[in-house]
Amino acid sequence: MKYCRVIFPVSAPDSYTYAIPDHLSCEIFPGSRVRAELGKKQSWGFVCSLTNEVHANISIKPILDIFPAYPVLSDKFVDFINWLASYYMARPGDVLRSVMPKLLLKRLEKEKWEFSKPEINTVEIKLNDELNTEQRDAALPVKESMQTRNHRVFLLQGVTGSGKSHVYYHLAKEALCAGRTALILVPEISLTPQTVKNFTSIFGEEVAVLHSGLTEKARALNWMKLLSGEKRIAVGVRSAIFAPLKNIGLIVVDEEHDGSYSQSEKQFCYQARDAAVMRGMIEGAAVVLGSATPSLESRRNADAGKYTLLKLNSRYSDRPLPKVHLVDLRKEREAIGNSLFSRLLVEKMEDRFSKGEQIILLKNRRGYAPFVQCSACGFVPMCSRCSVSLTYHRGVERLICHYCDKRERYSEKCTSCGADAIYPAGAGVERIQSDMEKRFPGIKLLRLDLDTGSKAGATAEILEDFRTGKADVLIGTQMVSKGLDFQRVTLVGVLLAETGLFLPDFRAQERAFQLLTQVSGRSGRGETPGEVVLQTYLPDEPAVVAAVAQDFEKFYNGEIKIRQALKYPPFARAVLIRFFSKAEEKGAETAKRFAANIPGSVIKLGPAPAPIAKVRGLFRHFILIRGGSSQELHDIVRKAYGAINHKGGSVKIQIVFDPDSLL
DNA sequence: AGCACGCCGACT
DNA sequence: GTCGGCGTGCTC
Repeated sequence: MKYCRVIFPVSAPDSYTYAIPDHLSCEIFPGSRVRAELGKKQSWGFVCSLTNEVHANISIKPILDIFPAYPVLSDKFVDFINWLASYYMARPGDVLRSVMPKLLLKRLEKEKWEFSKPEINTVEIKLNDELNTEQRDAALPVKESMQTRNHRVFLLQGVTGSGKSHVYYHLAKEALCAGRTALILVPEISLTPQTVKNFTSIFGEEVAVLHSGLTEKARALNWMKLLSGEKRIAVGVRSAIFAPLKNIGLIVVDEEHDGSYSQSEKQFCYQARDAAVMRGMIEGAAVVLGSATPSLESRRNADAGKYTLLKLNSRYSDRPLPKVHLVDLRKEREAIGNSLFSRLLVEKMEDRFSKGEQIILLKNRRGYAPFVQCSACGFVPMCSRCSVSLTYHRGVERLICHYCDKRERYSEKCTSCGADAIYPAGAGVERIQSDMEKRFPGIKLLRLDLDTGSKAGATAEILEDFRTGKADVLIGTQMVSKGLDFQRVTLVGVLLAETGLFLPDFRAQERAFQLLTQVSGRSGRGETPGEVVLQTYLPDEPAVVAAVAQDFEKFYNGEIKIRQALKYPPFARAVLIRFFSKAEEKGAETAKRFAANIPGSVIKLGPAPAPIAKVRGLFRHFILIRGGSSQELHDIVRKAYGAINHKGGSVKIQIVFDPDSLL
């Protein structure tokens, strides 16, 4: 008797074993779509493996039916789903529901729904530009890996403006010409419009763009077109790693260090960059991780010989990297009083205004003021559902919680003592904008942050307005630091370089360095060389020093020693276990019992209340475990989870392997 | 996710 | 006495 395991698109904790009836034995493979009884209900699911054995003590039901029509998943795609579920300890059904578009799942319920196999047309590839010597040298080993169908991972470490994207275009062309497909991951579509536009203009109808703004219908259609081979290139954000391409030759993860590749807010937590490496292995594809500021993990893997390091050291057309000036605000305070702008920054801004060149200002905080306070009694309004202060947003004249979006009226009257003494404290982007307006009347400003750019198309519109010169200055949060390529920007100002440096997270320095380096790279991408002004009270912080020197190696060599000494990634594997509960003690108690079942062979941080102890009325506790191998951590987590005999209920447990952030 | 089972409050 | 509230437990 033959059996198969079936994954159903429901949040059941496992896949289930069914007997394959004789008359279907030749038709059922991993990836087949089948119907069977689950509980009292008939459901359809996908076969994830075949087996000859079953555990004792369970009654086995038979497979009832098979759907030979599309969609049928490839065996490699099923391998990938199996790996995701097992590595990230997720429920297979949760993985399946993340992988397939919702509308498709819905339509598949109406069993008859079929998708006809389309005709494949050949599309003309319009790629005319040539790579420079350095780019060609970098592309060569990747092409070789594709030709020999030899899975390898490459770390393409190229300074900002070195033309990494051009390498991607040429590699994607190579993949297509070899009859294979290409999967391109980018951090955020709205912030990388140029890369996406170039892919579509070069490869036309071959490209499916996958992002969160798609309608469910478009998402389902794209998915089917990729599955059938009608489209052979997928360009998209994190979840595009699930694009059902077959015969993949190339996987690119652009800006591989970017935090948006990590999903840790849902039940199924994964890291798309790491998943890309595994998918490349399963598919026998070349994987290219690209960044000017690689994650310490990736760079360490390159140094250890696991990945191949490819470097691009010169900027496109030999343009120089911008010159970075450091301003020590401690010495500046006396001269500028309360101003947020140092003399050097003001001087350089005036110079750019007179020349008609553009400026980007970074202030990595939303709103006008991070908090407000009563000068009579000291009261600071907090969110009632989250343990954070409310941020003052002057545009909408509200106090807003950045964790749950709760909004309150703003007034100068203190709700605690009644005095008319509430004042905004600290500065966010809105404050920078309003101070700029006062300081430089008549200068045209644009602001890009979650508040101005979250509506559909709003980000693209702001960026387009800036590109076409409708403003002289673009003021923004980290949104202005990503992949933007504006030829006329010759000055970047960072108002407070140390923002984020003191978050209780071992990646704080790394993220600060990445942000400073990435935003600096927006300057001087055109013919005129660029400059950067970094303002800080802490000029000796390693991330700041290395960013001023524009020296990744310097930062890496310093930070990697600290990670090694403290046994943090990449010298250890980490898993974060988070506990959510309405009643604080219940979460604390569950976390404590969990921690008690973790052996002393690994390093344990916690259990402790999370740095932000309450969000949306739920208390958070966490344990961070570090150990030698992911296998070891899997075993430990599984045992501890089993030992506490956790019954859903009032405490939710979330397990995050290779967490990107501890917050 | 469904859909059961199960053990307490207001109805014919 | 029974209809039904949704807490918790299982699905091969």
